[in-house]
Amino acid sequence: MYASIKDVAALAGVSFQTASKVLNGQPGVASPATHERILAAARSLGYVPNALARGLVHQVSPTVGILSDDFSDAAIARFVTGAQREVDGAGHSALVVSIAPGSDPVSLLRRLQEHRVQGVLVVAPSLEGNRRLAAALPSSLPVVSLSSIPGARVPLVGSDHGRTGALAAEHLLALGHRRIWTVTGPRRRRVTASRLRGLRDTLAAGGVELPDDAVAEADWTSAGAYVATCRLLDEQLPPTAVFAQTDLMAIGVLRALSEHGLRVPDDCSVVGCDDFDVAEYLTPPLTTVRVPFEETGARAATLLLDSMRGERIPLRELLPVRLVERASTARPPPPADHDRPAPPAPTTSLGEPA
Amino acid sequence: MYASIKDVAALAGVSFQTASKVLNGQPGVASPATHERILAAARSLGYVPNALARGLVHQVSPTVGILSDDFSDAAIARFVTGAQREVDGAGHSALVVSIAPGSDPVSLLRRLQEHRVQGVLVVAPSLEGNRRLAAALPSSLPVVSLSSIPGARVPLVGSDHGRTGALAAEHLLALGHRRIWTVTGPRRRRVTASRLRGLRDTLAAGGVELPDDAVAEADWTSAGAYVATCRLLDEQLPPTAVFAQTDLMAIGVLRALSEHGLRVPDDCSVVGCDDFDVAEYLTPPLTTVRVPFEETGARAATLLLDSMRGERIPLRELLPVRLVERASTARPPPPADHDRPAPPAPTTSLGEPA
DNA sequence: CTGAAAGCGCTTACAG
DNA sequence: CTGAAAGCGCTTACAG
Repeated sequence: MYASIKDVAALAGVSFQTASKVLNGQPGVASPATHERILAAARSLGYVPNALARGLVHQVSPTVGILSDDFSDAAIARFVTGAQREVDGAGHSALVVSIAPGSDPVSLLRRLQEHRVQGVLVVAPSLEGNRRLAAALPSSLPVVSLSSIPGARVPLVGSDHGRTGALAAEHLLALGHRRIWTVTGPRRRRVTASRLRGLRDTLAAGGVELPDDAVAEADWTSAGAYVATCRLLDEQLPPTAVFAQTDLMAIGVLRALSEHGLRVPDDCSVVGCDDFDVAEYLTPPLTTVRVPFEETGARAATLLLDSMRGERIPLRELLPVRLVERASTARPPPPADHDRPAPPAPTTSLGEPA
Repeated sequence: MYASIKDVAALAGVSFQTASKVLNGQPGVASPATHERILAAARSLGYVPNALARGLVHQVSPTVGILSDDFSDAAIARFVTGAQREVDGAGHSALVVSIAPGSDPVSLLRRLQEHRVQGVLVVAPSLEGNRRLAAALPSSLPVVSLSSIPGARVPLVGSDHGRTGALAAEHLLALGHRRIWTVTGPRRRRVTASRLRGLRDTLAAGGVELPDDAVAEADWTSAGAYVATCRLLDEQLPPTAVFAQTDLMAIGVLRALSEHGLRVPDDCSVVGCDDFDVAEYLTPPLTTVRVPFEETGARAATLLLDSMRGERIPLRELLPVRLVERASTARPPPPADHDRPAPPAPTTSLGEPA
C-alpha cells in the first residue's frame, strides 16, 4: 500500500541504500542529478518513510507516551495541551493512553512500552499513590509525573498547592474575615491536603481558627460543592467567606449561597481556585488563585524531553500560583449582621456553637 | 535495554520461533513443560514484545491517529475523551497530534502516516474547509471526521446543529418571546451557520423575524460573548431573550445583562448550548441544548474502527440533541415593560428602529 | 512438537 | 559518488 524505499530506488535507478541516504539528507552522497532523480521518484510515488522500520533500527521511536486521566476534567485537558505542544514542537509524537474507570494502569504502561516510547509523562492524579504503577515503572525509562508517585524516584512537576491555600487565606484575612469555610476535593488527594494545610496554617498565623466542621469535602464538581455547601448552611450560621479549592466548585458554592439568600460578596465572599476562563465572567466575577495548568504540562514535557536526552532533571519542581482579585470578595458584613440570620436560614442564636 | 524474543528463547532453551509462537498463544505448538519454561523465561527477563517489529511484519500497527485541535477547548477535550475510550477499549493505541496555531496539518497527517496508523480521526473544527488537508488525505486510509472536510468523501459524525437552533427557537416561541437576539460563534464555521439557520427558520415559521442586527458574532468564549452583547445592548432596546450558541458564551451574556441591570429570567431569558457540567449550577441555572460530545467522539471512533476492518460506514451521522429546561428562561416581561427602558440603559423611545 | 528460512522497511558501517 | 552486507525484532509459511 505504501511505497517502500526500494520502490523509490528502483524508479530512480539506484540502490535502495543510496536512496535512503539521499532521502535522509546526508550530504554529498550522490551527484546532484541522482539526488534530484531520487527526490522526484519519492515524490511521484508518494513515499512516506516507515517510522516503525526506522524505529526498529534505532531501537527506539521518536515517541513519548502520555498516561493520562480522562480529558473531561478540564485541568487534565490543560496539562495535556501544554505537554502536547512541547512534544509536537520537539518533533516527537505523543502516544496517549487514557485511564478509564477500572482500567489497569500497569497494562496501559506496558502498551506504551511495547511501542518503545522514549519516555512517559504521567498525568494521572487518580492514580496518585498507586503502588502497582510505581512498581511497574522501569528505572531505565525516563518518566515525569504531574502527580505524586510512591517511592519518590519519579520527578514531579506541579504547582505550589500550599501557597495556593495561603494566598486565599492572606486575602481573606486582609479583608477582615474571621469566619471562613472551605470546600475541598477528596480528602485522600495530596492537592486537597496541601491546599487545606496552606489555608489553615496561614489563617492560624493570623489568629483565625479553621475548625473541622468548617471544612466540607466534595469531589471537584459544581454539583458536589453545591450539596456540601448546602449541608453546612443548613447546620450552621453562615460564614463570611468561603474558599473553594476549584473554580468549578466555587460555582456550586455561589449557587448554594444564592439559594440561601446570601449575596456575594455583600453577605459572603467567595474565593475560587484555578482561574478557568469563565471565572472572570461569572456573576460576580470570581476572585481566584491562578494555577498555571498549561505551563505546568509544558514544563513537565520539557523536563521529560531533557531526561530522554540523558540530562539530569530536578526531582521536584513547583510552578508559582498567584491571586487574581475580582468582585466576589469584599470586607465582611458589619458584625451586627451576625445577629440576624440571613432571610431563609433557620432561626439560630448567636451563642450557638459553630 | 529491552530483552528480545531471542533472549527469552535462549533462556528457555528453544528456538526463537518457538518462543514467538508460544508467547503469542498459538495452541499446541509446544509441550506443556516447554510452554511453561518459555513463559517463565519471559517473565524473569521482563520481556515486552516490540510493537514496532510486529508492526513491520504486519505492515500496520494497531494504532489510530487522532489529528486534533487543542484540548483547551472543552468540546474538543470531550470529543477526544469519548474517542479515546473506544480506541483503548478496542485494544488499539491512539497517536495524538495536536494542531497548534501555525502548525501545518499536512505534515501532522504525514507524521501519523509514518507511524502507519490504521486510521485517522480528525477532531479539528479549526481546519474545517481546509483544502490542503482534504487533498492530503489518501483515499486508502480510513478517516472519520467530526467536522466538515471539503470534497465530502470523508465520513462525518456530528450532532444536529440545525435542530439545536430549532429547539431553542421552539422553546422561546412557546414562552411568548418575539424580540430575540443570538450570540454566535465565528460566522465562517458551519456549526455557527447551521445553528443560526435552525433558529432563524423556526422563528420565522412562528412569525418572528430575526434581523441581522439581532445577531452578534463572537468567538465561543465568555469574553467574546460579553463584549458582543454589551455592544448590542448599548445600541438597541434590550431583547426579551438571547440564545447563545455555547454555554461559555451564555456566561458572558449573563454577565453583560447583569451589568446592564437586566435580571434573568425576569427581564430577559437566556438559552445556552452544550450543557457543560456547570450549566446546571450557574445562577440562575441555565436552560440549554444538550450536545452529546463524548457520545459523538465515541461514535466516530467506533465507525472508524469499523471502517478499518473494511466495513462500509455512513458518510454522515448526526446524533440527536435535546433541550434541557432550567431557570434561565421564562415568559417575557409584560409589554408595558418595553416602554420604560431598563435602568442603566440610555433613554430610547419605543418607536426607534430595532 | 520443534526448528531453519525468508522477509517486513529501514539504517549503518564498510568496500569499492 | 555508489553499492553490497548485516542486522534491528518479529511473524509466517514450510520442513522435519
